[in-house]
Amino acid sequence: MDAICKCKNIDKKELERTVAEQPDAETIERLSTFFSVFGDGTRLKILYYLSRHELCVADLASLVQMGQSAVSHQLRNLRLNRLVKVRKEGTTSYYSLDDEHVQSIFEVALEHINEEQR
Amino acid sequence: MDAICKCKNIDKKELERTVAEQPDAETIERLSTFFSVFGDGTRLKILYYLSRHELCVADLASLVQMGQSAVSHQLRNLRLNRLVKVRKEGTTSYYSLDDEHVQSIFEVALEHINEEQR
DNA sequence: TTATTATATGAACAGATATTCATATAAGGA
DNA sequence: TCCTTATATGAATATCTGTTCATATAATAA
Repeated sequence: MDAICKCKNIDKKELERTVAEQPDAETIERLSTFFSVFGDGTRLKILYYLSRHELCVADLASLVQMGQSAVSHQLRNLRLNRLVKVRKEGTTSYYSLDDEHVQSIFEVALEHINEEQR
Repeated sequence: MDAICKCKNIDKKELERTVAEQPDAETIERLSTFFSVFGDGTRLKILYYLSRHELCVADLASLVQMGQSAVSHQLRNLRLNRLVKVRKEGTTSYYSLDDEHVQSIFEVALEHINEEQR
């Protein structure tokens, strides 16, 4: 890379280190996918409820006030992204959180938006 | 609310408390918007570079390998969401992070995706 | 078996989003 | 003044995403 840094007020050595240490493409891809999962109100609500109780699909649908199909699709999304897990009992599926980081993520984000009104 | 909890294996009192304490619509809205900002590779890269240096638009464009216009649009997005701030000097705009939480957010998310390959 | 209940999923559709292109603005130099 | 450079932004476009609808699956009850 050569076209870097036309604005010369930063240390070239340091910038090179920054480029060398940049997260690789796969990491960026996974990070953006991960955050996208939290970037939807319906999924956030689902995650909130699941952070409190293990719940079946019908109850989640009633809690977030969405159709069963919509919730089912979103649970699939959350499952594929390893944020929730299922336990089947007869015909009903019980979902719960599958990640210890969800809580931390919520907390930092809440901190951020609460400090926003300065 | 009444249609709640057809699956009766959870404590009704506790569920009512969960509903009572649920984040309000505005909080959900702000949270999902906040996370959406992180849900894009280009913006993640920009945030990474800005976490290391204050940089002008042209340099950012060269670093993330995108057109000036695309980067400018994304910086606008980040600015409106209060994650970056600008400092103007003549015709050039220097951008830097405007949020102490960005680093924490990155860290928790990286922890998550790194533990993913079990 | 037939009916019912709980959930999952493909297809269609609408709305959102990222990038590009063209152009505008605005500062500084010739 | 005119030209160049750095950035910003509106419009157009292509892609992605969330919800709905219809239907499939699978367990259980009658």
